[in-house]
Amino acid sequence: MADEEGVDPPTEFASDSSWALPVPGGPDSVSDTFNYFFDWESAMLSEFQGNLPPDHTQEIERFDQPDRTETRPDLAGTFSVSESFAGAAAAASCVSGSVTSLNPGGSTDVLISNPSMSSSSSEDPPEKSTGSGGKPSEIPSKVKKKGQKRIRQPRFAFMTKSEVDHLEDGYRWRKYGQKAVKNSPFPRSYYRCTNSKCTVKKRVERSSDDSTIVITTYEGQHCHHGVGFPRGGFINHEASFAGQLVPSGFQFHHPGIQLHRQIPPSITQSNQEYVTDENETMAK
DNA sequence: CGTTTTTGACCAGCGC
DNA sequence: GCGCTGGTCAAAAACG
Repeated sequence: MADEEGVDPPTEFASDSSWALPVPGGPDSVSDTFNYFFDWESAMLSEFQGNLPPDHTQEIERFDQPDRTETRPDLAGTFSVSESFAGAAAAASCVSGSVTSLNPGGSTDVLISNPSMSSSSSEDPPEKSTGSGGKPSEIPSKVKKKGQKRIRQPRFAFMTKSEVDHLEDGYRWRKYGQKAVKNSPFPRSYYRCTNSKCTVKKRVERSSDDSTIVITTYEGQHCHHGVGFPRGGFINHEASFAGQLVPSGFQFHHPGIQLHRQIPPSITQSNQEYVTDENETMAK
């Protein structure tokens, strides 16, 4: 990938043709008004559009391509300031099953973008093959056979304005790698859920444009519930929201955050297959 | 002593 | 085909 990653979009995303993140400082860059962005794939956008009430005011942008960013006020959703993160969280959860919390007490902006949730649609459990292969996607060993394509799980990325890199999200993560990112002075950290049966991963990096912005990317679905938070907890709306979107025991706890809007069910469809016994987990 | 982080190396994918 | 970059592994170090 080399050059194609422009200066603006996080390299990581540029590498994935299907998605990219909003650029801080862009059209409606992070401000004290808590903007957030959804980046769906076309199909998703359509559905989304069809499901959103008209009274939404926030902007939603898609960043399929760095130079193709377009504002879609028509797709905007109504998350108020305090909800923004929850929205991001819940949205994130719907795809990947987890979300990152913000720096406590500090002001935080959240920008979310949805990567490949639909294209890989169905990435069911990790063992799906790419088609020709046949090997589990999550082969932990580096002995991946040649020609075996890495299977991407649904991913969800969002940006938070925070001074803290690793934000609390109710799950325990183990860092398994760190890499310098091209065009960015900040390294990217790779985390994996400590639950041995859970294949969820997350990447954390800072925006090269705005060091105060942390870009968090989740990949995969938790197959368990989080460790819980010492304080705070679900707010009904969040719970229902997350519960609806997150088939896999996602939990989001963030004091003071409320969620008023739900992401259209259509968005969760691609994940329905995940809905199994984990529902009961959510019920807890 | 068990768990997590650090870090260099390796491998795969992609663009040129 | 080559080179670059991202992603992951795994041994060693650090930490609690």
